[in-house]
Amino acid sequence: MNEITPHHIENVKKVQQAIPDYNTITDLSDFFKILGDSTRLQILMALEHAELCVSDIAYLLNMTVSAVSHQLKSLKTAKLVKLRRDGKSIYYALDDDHINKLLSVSLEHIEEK
Amino acid sequence: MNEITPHHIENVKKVQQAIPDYNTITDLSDFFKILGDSTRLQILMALEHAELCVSDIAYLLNMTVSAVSHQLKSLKTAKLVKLRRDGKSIYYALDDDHINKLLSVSLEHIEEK
DNA sequence: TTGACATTTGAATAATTATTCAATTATAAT
DNA sequence: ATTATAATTGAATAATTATTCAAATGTCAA
Repeated sequence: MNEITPHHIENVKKVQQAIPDYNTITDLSDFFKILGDSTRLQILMALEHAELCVSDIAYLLNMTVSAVSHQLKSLKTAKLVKLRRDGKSIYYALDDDHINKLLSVSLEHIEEK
Repeated sequence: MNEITPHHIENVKKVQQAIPDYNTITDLSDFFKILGDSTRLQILMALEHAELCVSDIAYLLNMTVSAVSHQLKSLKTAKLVKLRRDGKSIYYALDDDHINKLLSVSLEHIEEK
């Protein structure tokens, strides 16, 4: 790492105390990382409209059941989806209310550009 | 790809026509991908509070100027930051108003968990 | 209890991407 | 013109991650 000298100490100090701590930013970027994949985002948007089993999602996205299952696991770990088993099938649904709001705010952002 | 048969055709059809088209979802996931990196997110949050030059950001994040510059380029391409040159320095600022709103909605999401 | 079905799992591969390093461009001062 | 400073660039490396493939788990029906 080359030695770095800031040119506007006042601004740096001001910003340093204004931004969230590193752990918060990390949590937030981890959250965006989850949304930053088209497969996972498609799954989330699908689940906004109906509870679906894994085979339905795989069919919808034209992907293997395995690939979908792996992504569902990420979404589960991130607490964005929940599941229930009924017989042989496992049904997934959104596990979060504000995710809807976030997705619509974000869509607006994209569309306004 | 193993042959996949959906189990709830009605749900699949309902969802198919309800979700945004693939290009829209791709644009949105590209957008989240940009936010899904702690370095870039730190830069954006810093720029919410002050215009900063590259050296300031590098100092703030304790990173090389080069690494920061590369990330600034991504943010520029994504139209999230703008820049102006003044003398030898280049100053970066947010190039988007709703990004603030999005970041605060998202922070709420994280904090409410 | 055997077989079929639905899904998960883990390891391997393929693809993507953040950071480093060295070289280059742009600006200003001497 | 030369030197110093500020930042960008491109190629290489390192690290992360999505998907595939084969095998395993759990459930139900015959």
